[in-house]
Amino acid sequence: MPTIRDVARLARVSVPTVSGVLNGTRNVSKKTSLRVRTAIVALDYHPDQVARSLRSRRTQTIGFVIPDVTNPFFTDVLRGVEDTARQNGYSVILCNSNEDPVVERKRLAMLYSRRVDGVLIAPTDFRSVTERPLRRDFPLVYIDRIPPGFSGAAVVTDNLGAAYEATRYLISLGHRRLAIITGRLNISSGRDRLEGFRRALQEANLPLAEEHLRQGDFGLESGYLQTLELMGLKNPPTAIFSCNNKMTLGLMRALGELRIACPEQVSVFGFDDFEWAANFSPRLSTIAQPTYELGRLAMEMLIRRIQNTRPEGKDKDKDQDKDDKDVDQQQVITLKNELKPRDSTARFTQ
Amino acid sequence: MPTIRDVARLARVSVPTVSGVLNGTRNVSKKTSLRVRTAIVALDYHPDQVARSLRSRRTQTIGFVIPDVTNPFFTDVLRGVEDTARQNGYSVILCNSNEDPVVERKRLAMLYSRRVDGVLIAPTDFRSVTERPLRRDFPLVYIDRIPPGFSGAAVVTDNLGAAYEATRYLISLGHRRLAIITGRLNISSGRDRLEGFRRALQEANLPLAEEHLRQGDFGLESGYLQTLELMGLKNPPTAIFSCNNKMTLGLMRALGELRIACPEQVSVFGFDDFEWAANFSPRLSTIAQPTYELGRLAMEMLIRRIQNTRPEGKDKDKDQDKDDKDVDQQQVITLKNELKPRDSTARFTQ
DNA sequence: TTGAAAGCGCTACCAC
DNA sequence: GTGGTAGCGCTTTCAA
Repeated sequence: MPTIRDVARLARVSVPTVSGVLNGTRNVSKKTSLRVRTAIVALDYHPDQVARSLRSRRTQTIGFVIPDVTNPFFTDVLRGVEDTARQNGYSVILCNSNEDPVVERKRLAMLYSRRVDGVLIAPTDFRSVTERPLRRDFPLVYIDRIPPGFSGAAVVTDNLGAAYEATRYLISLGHRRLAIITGRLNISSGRDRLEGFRRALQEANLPLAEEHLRQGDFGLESGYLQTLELMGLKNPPTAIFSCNNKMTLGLMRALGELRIACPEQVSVFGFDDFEWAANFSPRLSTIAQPTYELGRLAMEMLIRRIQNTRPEGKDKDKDQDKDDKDVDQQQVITLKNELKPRDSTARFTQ
Repeated sequence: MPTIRDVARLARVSVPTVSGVLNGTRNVSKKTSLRVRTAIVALDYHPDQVARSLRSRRTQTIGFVIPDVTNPFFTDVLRGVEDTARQNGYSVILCNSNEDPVVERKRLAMLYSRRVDGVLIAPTDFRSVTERPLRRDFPLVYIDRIPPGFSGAAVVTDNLGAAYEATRYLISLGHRRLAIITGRLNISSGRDRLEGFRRALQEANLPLAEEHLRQGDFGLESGYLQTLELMGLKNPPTAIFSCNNKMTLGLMRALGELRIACPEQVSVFGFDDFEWAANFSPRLSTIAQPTYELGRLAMEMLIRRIQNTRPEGKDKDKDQDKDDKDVDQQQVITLKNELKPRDSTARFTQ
């Protein structure tokens, strides 16, 4: 495995000169530059990123912590993150927290040990992230979910608004008995979606029966079980709003097993869109989040924050970074969602 | 950011002693050890993996190169890879090749520069991988797909056998006019699935009409377009075998648009199982690959290969590693697939 | 049981 | 323009 010294030797120049050629960080004569390049090719030399990172205090690596790799929402976001990272010379270390705060904390500690330049996170729990040492140690951008009373960098979508619109849509179809299967209520996306639903009901002067408010956890199983209970009620709802893709899947399975026709007997509106939602029957009515954009914007914001944080030199006064002109510091970007009413919702006729 | 020296200073010991305590690689008296541990906690010290990697020639990182992060097949595999990697102290850098050989080569070069300990790859192209310098530079385990005439480390599934069985199943239902939408035929999975289909037909003395052999590329669009053509034929097939999940999705979309009922008018058997396949109507008949296992076994094989490759010291005779007792060196593990006949296939009645 | 010193491959800061 | 030298944070001899 050739090193920079081998290249220097072969090109009969000094090591710093080779480094200069590699990084374009030094004035080098045409002739020398050519000799160096030739040597690089001849030896098939590839600079050691590890050594480079140690020296420069930059790993060109970011961590991306998500609760579930198998959820298409997150993999779509991941694609946006990965593409944008690559384009800017960053690699992505993927961490699956499995919706477990303990695992999440471990992953963050590991990312810290690896000296990643920054972290993108869809958190499961806010203690993981507000506690030391994680808060100070690298630029962090929240994605998809934010802590209550949050002020910091984040990219999310308008969960409340989209849930509100979808619910209004159901109401406009004539539905009066609406049920919701919520997500986890300890994170913003779960809470906001419930809140949007509530508001639309309130505005229409519709009651939300206790029994029609079912708490799920974003997992398939919870959607399945809650639907079973919901449809077993004496007064089953005529429309169900499901707060994420996996739960919608469980919901549809339950409906299938109960032989309840959708949308004839019950309408379904689900948060999250995905390839199959539009290609199977019934074609699902969904809220499409701009997943790729979410990933792209979050990554761009993270890169900006990384660039505004000089790699820790000899630390002088602590917190000297406070006055960074980093506009992103306190920025929360909220993206619009798109309603995709399709065939799983129908007009309610008594 | 505290370093090992800060810890040493605070604990009033030498740097190597701290290192010894951290790695359990040195006999240290109880008392000193305790002092060191206390200092570590007090300073909230986290060893710098970058420096450690530079010194030890191990990054505890592997690269995972896949053609499509949004394909649930690969993300399910990814979960197996990630879990197993973590359990063994490895991190995963994810690389999306987008089925593009050029991108793939770039990613491999980058992984090399980052000095990953090894690579797992579902290749799009075999030149990427057989050419220098990639072949020699890190342990490589193929996953899901192997080059023609391959001898090396790989974990794949029995594509040929599963396609054969699925086709026989369709035949047993009375179908005589079967069509196939193949995957990319320059990789083993695509080829083997076609071959299995062919064999079953041959054995049953059924012809494969030229027009019923449609070449797809594993993408949704190709499944969609080929189905459109297929069902527009004068003699449309009564059963279609689709060679992966995305194409099956396109297939179902085409059927929906053409208002062709499945399974009443045409039976569909698809390669790859996924959550939604069993939860929507029609519940899809699929071939379920052991995705998690695939990832787990491949990662385990890679770890074994990494451990049998001493980190390049001063290279003496080249190829001295040849005599490694690495049984995996030439090993190809083939996992069984499972047929899941469901509701998208029905008996053919004239 | 412990410490001093060397060095992994690179970049940055000097001189010239 | 170019080269010498120091040093990033750690592990690994080698002595004591």
